[in-house]
Amino acid sequence: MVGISDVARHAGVSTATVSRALSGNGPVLAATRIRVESAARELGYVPSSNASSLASGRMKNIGVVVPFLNRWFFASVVEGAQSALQRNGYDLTLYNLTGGTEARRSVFEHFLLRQRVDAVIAVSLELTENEVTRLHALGKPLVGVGGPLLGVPTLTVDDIAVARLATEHLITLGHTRIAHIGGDKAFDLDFNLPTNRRFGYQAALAGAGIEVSPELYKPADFTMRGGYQAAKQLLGSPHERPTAIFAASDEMAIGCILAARDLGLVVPRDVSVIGVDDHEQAGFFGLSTVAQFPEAQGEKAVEILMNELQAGSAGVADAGTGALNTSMPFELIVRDSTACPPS
Amino acid sequence: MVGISDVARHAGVSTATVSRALSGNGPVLAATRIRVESAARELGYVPSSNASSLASGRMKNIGVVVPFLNRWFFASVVEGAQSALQRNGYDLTLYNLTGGTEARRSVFEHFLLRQRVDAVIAVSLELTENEVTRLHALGKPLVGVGGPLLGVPTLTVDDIAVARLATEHLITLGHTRIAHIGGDKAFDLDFNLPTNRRFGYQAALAGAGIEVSPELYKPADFTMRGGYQAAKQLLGSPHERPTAIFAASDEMAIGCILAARDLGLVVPRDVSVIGVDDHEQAGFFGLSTVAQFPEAQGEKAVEILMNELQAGSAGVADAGTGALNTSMPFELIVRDSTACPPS
DNA sequence: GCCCATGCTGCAAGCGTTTCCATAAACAGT
DNA sequence: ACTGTTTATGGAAACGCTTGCAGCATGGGC
Repeated sequence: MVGISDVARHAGVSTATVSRALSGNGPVLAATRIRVESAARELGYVPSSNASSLASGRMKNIGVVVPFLNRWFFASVVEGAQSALQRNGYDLTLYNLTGGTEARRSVFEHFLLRQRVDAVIAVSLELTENEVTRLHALGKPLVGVGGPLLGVPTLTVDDIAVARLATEHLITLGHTRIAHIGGDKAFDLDFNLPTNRRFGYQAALAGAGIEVSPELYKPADFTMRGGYQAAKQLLGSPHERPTAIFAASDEMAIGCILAARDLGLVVPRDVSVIGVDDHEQAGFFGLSTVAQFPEAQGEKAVEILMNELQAGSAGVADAGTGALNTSMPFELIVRDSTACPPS
Repeated sequence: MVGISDVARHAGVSTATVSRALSGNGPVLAATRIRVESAARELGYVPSSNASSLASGRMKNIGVVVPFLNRWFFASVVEGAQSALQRNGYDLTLYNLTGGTEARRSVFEHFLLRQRVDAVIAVSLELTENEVTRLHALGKPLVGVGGPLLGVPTLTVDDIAVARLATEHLITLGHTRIAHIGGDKAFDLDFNLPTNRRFGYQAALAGAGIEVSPELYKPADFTMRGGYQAAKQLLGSPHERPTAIFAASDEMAIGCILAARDLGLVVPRDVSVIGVDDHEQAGFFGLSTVAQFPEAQGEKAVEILMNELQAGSAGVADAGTGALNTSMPFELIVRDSTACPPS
C-alpha cells in the first residue's frame, strides 16, 4: 500500500503538508501543492478513508434507510441521492428494512451507531422517538423524505394538495361522479399518505359543491391488481357508474385502465382515470397523473444534509436549522386518460 | 463518546480483553466475557468501525456497483445482497453509474480504491480489464452478477438455455409460427443477453425442425412500449400472423399482450405470449415466463464473497477460487398467456 | 513437590491520517 | 535595524481499536 508518507518522501515534504495540500485544509504554497499533487498522482496514492475518518471524525459517508428497494419510488429516491452524494465526494451506504422488525432493530442498534455515517436519510419511514433521539444524541443530522417526522427536517409533497389538484382536474373537465381508489389502512408505510390523498379528494369535491358519496370510495392495495379489482367493482354496474376515477397511485390507475378495457369501456371516452406519481410506465399507458419527482427528492435531501454538516462543523448552534418541513414540488401532467365526461 | 477503554474500566479488564470478548477473536474466560458484555450493554457501547477497520484491515463493508437502480432487476439484486450482507454484519455501499462516463471513472478511480470496501459486486457491468486488474491489485475480491467477466467469478443464468426453455414450451404446445422480440444491439448493458436469447430461440426451433424465418424476429427496446410496438407489427397483418411470441423480457411481453388486445386478439386463444424474468407484474397479467431470481443472485454473490474473504484471511492461496462461472437457476412458470395454437 | 504445558489476560505497538503547536522565514511598519 | 505579524512547514500527539508478545496462574504428569 502506498501511504501518505511515501508521497511525503517523494515530494520532499512532511506528511502534514501532504495532507493539507491534498485536502485543501490549511495553507500550502502553490508550488508545494503542485509538487505534492504530482507525487501523489505518480504513486497512485489514494488516502485511506478509514484513517482519515478516524483522525478527522468525518466519515464522508451517509446512510440511507428505505423500507423496500424494488419499488420504483424508493429506488428513484436512492438513485437521486446517490448521484448527488457522489458529486459531493460522499459514499452512500444502504439499509433496507425488508427483513422486518429484526432487520430494523439491527440497523438502528448496530449499523447506524458505529460511527460509519455522518448523517442519515430516512425514506418513508416512521421513526420512533427513540430512534430519532438516538441519532440526535450522536450528533448525526437526519432528514426524512416523505412524511413529517417529529423534530426532523423533512421533505414532503403536500399529499392533500396533490389529491386536490388531481380531483380538480377532473372537476374542471366537467365530471361530477368521481370515484377515488385509495390505500387501505394496512398500508401504513407512508405515514398518512392514503388518508391525506382521500382528504384532498374530498376537499376538492366539497370545494366544487359536489356531494361526497361513500360508495365512490374504494380502498385497495397500492398495486395494479388492487386498482384493477377496485375499478372492476366501481365500474361494474352500469347504472350510477362513475365517469372518472382518481387513483392514489399510478400503478393503481393503470389497473383501472385495464379494468375499464376489460369491461368494454373506452378510456377516456367512457371513463377518465388519473393517478399520482408519474411512474415510468405512465407515459406508455397515456395516463394523466400528478408527478412527484423522487430523484429530485433524493437530491434535495442530500443538499440539506450537506448544509447541515457544514453548519455543524462551522460551530453554528443547532438553532436555525431552517424550516423543518420543506415542501416538494408536484405537477399535473395531462395525457390521454382524462377527458370530458360522456354526455 | 463511550470508547472501549470505558468499557474496560467498567468491567475491570484491559481494552485488549474487551476487544477479544466482544469480537470473539482470541480466548476469553466465559465469566469475563459476560462481565464485559454487560458492561458494554450498560454503557451503550458500540465499537467505532473506523478504528476497528484501521487496526484490523477488515472493513466489514462491500461495494455494489449497478448501472441503474430503478429497474426491477437491479433493485432486486441489490435488495437480496443487502439482506444477506446485513445478516453477515456487513454494510453495503452503493454506487450507481447513472451519471455516465464521468461517474464511472470517479467510482473506479476514487471511491473503490479508498480502502473502504473489502470486496465489490458488479451487477451487469462489463468491466474493463484495467478496472478488474486494479481491484485485484488491491486484493479485493470481485464477483460479477450477469455476464461472464474475464477472470472473475461470476453468476449468470444461461441465457441460451432460458430462451430455449421458453421457446420449447411454445413448441410443445404445438406452435410452429413462433416470433421473437429481442433487444437491439444498442442495449448492450447486459453483455450479449439479447444475442444469447436469440440463439436459444433459434436453437429450439432448429431442434424441432422448424424453419427460422427472419421476418419473425423483431428487435425492440427492453420496455413495454418496445414490446408493444414490435407486437403490433408482428400481429398486424392477419395473413401469416405468428401464433406465439417469445419476448426477451417480461416488460416486452406485457407490451405484446396489450398490443394483442388492442388488435382485438385474445391471449392465449389467438396468440400465446411468453417472457423472461418473472417481473413483479407478470402475475397480474397472467404472463407465462421463465423466472430468474434476482434476489437469490444477490444473496449468492454475497455468499461467494464471504467465502473468498474467509479463505483470503486464512492465508489460502488464490488457487481454487472455485468454478469461475456459477450458473444460476431459472424456471418455467406457466400462467394464462400460453396455450395451444388456434386450430 | 517440581516443571512444563496450557489458557487467560495485560502491555504496548501499531493502523494511516489529521491537526495542534511550534518553528522558521518573509515581510511590513516604525 | 529591530520588533511584530503573517504565512508556510514540520514534529508529534491524537483518533479508537486490534493483536503479537510476554506474563502469570492453574493444573497435570512425573
